[in-house]
Amino acid sequence: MAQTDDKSNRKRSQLDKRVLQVTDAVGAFIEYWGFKAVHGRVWALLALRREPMAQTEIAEFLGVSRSLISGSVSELSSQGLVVPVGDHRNAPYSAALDVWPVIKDVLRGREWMLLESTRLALESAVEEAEVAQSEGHDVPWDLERMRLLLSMTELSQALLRILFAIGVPRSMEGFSEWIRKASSLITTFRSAAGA
Amino acid sequence: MAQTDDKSNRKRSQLDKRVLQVTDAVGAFIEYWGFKAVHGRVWALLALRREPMAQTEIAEFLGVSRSLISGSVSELSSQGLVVPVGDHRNAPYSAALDVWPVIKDVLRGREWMLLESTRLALESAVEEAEVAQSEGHDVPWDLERMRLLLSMTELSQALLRILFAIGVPRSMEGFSEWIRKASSLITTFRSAAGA
DNA sequence: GGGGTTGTTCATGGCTCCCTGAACTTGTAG
DNA sequence: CTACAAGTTCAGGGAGCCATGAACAACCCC
Repeated sequence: MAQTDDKSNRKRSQLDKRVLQVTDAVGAFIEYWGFKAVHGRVWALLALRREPMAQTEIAEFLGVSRSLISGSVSELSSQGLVVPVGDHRNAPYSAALDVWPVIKDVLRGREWMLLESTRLALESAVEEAEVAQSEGHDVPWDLERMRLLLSMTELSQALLRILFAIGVPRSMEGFSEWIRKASSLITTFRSAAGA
Repeated sequence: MAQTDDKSNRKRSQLDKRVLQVTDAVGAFIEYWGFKAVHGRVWALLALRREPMAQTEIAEFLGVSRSLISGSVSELSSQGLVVPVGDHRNAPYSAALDVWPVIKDVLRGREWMLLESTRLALESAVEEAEVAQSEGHDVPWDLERMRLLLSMTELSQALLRILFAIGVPRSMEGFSEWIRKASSLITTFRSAAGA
């Protein structure tokens, strides 16, 4: 019995290591998108779990302090990426798998703002440069290039707007069909655009 | 004459301020994509200039040290985002406006690797979990969700692969047509996918 | 109601990274 | 050839951020 328990434990810890590799990979991925790595690790861990987990459990599994998990979970919870299961105070948490709305919000919130501020600055600069040039000043700026950058910014905003309008399948069943259609349409697009 | 010179100078510095706002905006945008802000500022400045600029000139305009510009320019140059004009040693630099190849390289280099490591980790974890479960162990992991995440990773890789295949117009003339076609195709796609 | 557990808050330490200024090398003009 | 300007390199200062653990509050079970 001791042997099988031992074997079972070893097997479990082996599995745990694999899962930890997953959480780390997701964490690294998420970190590159401007979030904190621990957010990705917590989310991935909860996403793979059959049952919701308490904060202490999460902290022990990931090998970090409870205080770190506390902050991370509250932030993730406010974004709707994890949800408490049960209505009592110390309810364990489970992951929300529908991440597309959150991604959309993030893109809308920060990418859009960055593009918009660029666009506004470019617009002002173009106007100012046009005035200066019409007054006969020798401006060292290339008006054509300024307008090119402005167009590129507007193009990016247009693409972002389109992206916001795109829906993704809620369940897994639609994914392969979704990607198949996307592929064929992109192919069509490529030949149509002549790129 | 002193008056007109004064007026001219004020007008120029006003224009310079506008341009600085543009470079800062581009810098902030670029920074959010994991690059250094100063890279975006240098590139934007050179992109708007009619004539190529020497490093000292760039540093003075942006209000930073020459040493910072030296490193930034050499990195940008190695990526082909700025190019020296002339073959002598201290040649001034101009910006390359065709940034899409660089973006593609970046996405290929890092986003792909992050996705691939996630995929591999998930694959291993799924296999391990399947073995453990088939041996009758009570694994706390949800195999279905693991496979879901695996599919999501593969979907992302597929989309990324498609993105690599997309070309963008080299000149400005094609942009509006390009975005028009993209819009209509996405619309088609939305109704086809039933999102 | 008290011990133990879980979750939260906050000041601290440590780490990373960016920018700078000084020293140095290279190039150029008189 | 010499003096100056442009570019490069590098150690160090400084800012920002992340994770920790200790202290505190809330809760549960006996």
